[in-house]
Amino acid sequence: MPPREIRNMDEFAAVSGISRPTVSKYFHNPDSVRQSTRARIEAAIEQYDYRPNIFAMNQNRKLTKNVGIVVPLLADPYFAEIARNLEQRCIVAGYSPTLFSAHGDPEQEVAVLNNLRALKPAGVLLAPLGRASDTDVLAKFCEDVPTLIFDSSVAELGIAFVGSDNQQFTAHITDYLCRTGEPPCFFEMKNPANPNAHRRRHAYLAAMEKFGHSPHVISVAGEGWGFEEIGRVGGHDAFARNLFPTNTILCSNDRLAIGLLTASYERGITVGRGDGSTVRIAGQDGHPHSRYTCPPLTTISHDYDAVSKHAADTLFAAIEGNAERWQSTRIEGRLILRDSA
Amino acid sequence: MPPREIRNMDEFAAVSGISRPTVSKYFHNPDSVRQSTRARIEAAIEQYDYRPNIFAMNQNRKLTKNVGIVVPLLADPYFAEIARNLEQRCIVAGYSPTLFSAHGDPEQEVAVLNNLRALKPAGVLLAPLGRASDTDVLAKFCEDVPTLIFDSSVAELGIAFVGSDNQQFTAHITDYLCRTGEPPCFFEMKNPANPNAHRRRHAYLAAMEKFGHSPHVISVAGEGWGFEEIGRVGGHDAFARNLFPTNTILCSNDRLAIGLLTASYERGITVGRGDGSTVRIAGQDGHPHSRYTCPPLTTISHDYDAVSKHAADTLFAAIEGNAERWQSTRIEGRLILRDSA
DNA sequence: ATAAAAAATTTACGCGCGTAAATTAGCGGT
DNA sequence: ACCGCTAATTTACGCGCGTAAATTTTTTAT
Repeated sequence: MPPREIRNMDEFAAVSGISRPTVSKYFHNPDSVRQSTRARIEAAIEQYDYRPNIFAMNQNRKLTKNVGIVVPLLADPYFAEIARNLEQRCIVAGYSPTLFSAHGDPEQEVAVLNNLRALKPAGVLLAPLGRASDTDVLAKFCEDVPTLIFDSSVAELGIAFVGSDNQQFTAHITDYLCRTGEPPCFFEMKNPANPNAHRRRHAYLAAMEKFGHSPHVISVAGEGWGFEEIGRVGGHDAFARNLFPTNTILCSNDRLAIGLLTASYERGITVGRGDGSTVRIAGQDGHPHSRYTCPPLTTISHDYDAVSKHAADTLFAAIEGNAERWQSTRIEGRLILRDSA
Repeated sequence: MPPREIRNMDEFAAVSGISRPTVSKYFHNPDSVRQSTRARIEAAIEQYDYRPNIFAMNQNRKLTKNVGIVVPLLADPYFAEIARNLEQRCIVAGYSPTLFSAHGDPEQEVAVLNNLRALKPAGVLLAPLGRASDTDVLAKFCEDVPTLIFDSSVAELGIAFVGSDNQQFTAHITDYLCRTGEPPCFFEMKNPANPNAHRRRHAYLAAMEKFGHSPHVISVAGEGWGFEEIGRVGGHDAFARNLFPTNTILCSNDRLAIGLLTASYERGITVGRGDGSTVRIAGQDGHPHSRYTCPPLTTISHDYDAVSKHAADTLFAAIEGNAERWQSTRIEGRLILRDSA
């Protein structure tokens, strides 16, 4: 039961017994007013349920509290999960996150960035499409808006990059596969959307060389972000043409592995590390779905929490003025052993 | 190379040779000005790359062009896909969509609705959490903001409901399963998050009765939105306790079916419609992932396009004043035959 | 207690645009 | 050429808040 409707900050200041500029200061940063004043304001907020008009607030403020979160494909649960994680961290830190997806389309990525500009964001957490991104547009955006790049690196753009250590990912799981059976071949897309794919291929080649095995890469055709279908179709083709030289297949990512599992099933090829199985298949990413494939997928998982925490903290530090030199941080993954390999 | 920086609508009106009120009118609705005027304005936009300040625009407008899209769980590709679909339709219709997820948490749903209020949206497309939603908060929100409820209905709230015809879904796939093998039992959550689950159970019971078979429902424990895990754990339990009376299992939804497939695999139970298989498993939803399970999942799919088109069109009509009486529209699904049943 | 420092208040202006009312210009039809 | 209508212009005010400068009050330190 609010005693009466508060229409604006003037009225709110009146009923709370504090001057409007001080109230304004409070909403900008609650710690910037005296403790007793803060208590009185917060009591009045509680009582009158007043919230300042965000449009009027942001109109004149040089720096808003808005933070944009941009991912290349929200329909991919991996990005949905990391976006959720980042969103929570923004809220906790007092920012207003807004979520955007490029839906796998470079033109939509450009459109998203343009719309984002209009929000005058204090900062942006951006996972670019990668190879398909318009680098010039990205670079110009990063000049204008404090932008932290995550997941997939594009040049040395923005205030920093935070992602996973793909070298370590692939080296680690390759090592595991070599120690527990035949050395793996490497299953990937010919023209991967994401630059991480190249790092993983190189890491595979290096790891195999280091262990004294001869590497073997199977690159399948396919464009876009329908990785499962690309893996399935490419897998059928590779099986049909007998392209896999060993019984162990390391996939460039989990979604490709999921498609390959489907192809294997459809061809009656049993997958697993047990004696009755024909091939071992492993993925990379720790995709939320990987637990539920048949067989459950052995993979190496991103440290979702660590990546998003570091990304968010770095952006907030930059926004608050503690800017450091551009830096790339890559966080190690954790091997998840399941039945597929 | 813009000849000079345009700072506001006054300056833009000056360089385009049109008065500011007319320019303002144009941005509100390009069709509301004369064709020749529109051409001059658009030429100037092209040349000077001017875009009005959205904060100033929305501050005084009684009705903004903002549309909120709220889903219960963005990490579920089903919701991600329908959200993407709705987003595109908003953009095409000239609205500015903003995406929100409750992340499966009723408190976050309330928080999202509160934040949404501050955006003064022209309308909202809301898929509620369902059973866990705070109905009072939803009702109050629907009173204040033109809200179209989709996916899962809660009372007769908002301007209309648009969703899938769960009766038809279940009747149709039950019919198919009865015609092609043993009549199915029904696998569901004991306390489903979503009211659609109840409709599906009832439709199953009705369909079985109609076909002259005795129905059998297996309700597994589990709270929250981790359906795959609930299906997997519940499946293990049901298999262990021999709770499935027939070799055909119709799951209340695809994610539950995915978990049940995993449980079947882990117990060495072969799934499929072929002779060598032990059980048939079918889902409901046409989940984006259902194509890639092993075996690929037979399911009945939402008509994503039709649902989102009808939802968006109904909301836009209501926003533009063509309000009709509250109405519930349920769209039929399409059976997708794959190998699991 | 007193001075210095910190916080709050008063006053006042501006942001970029929405919008209303009265006026003027442009258009087609006869 | 005239009338009637629609569209554009001029003028003017307001929205809700940010923010700066000058002043007063409160707190802290001595």
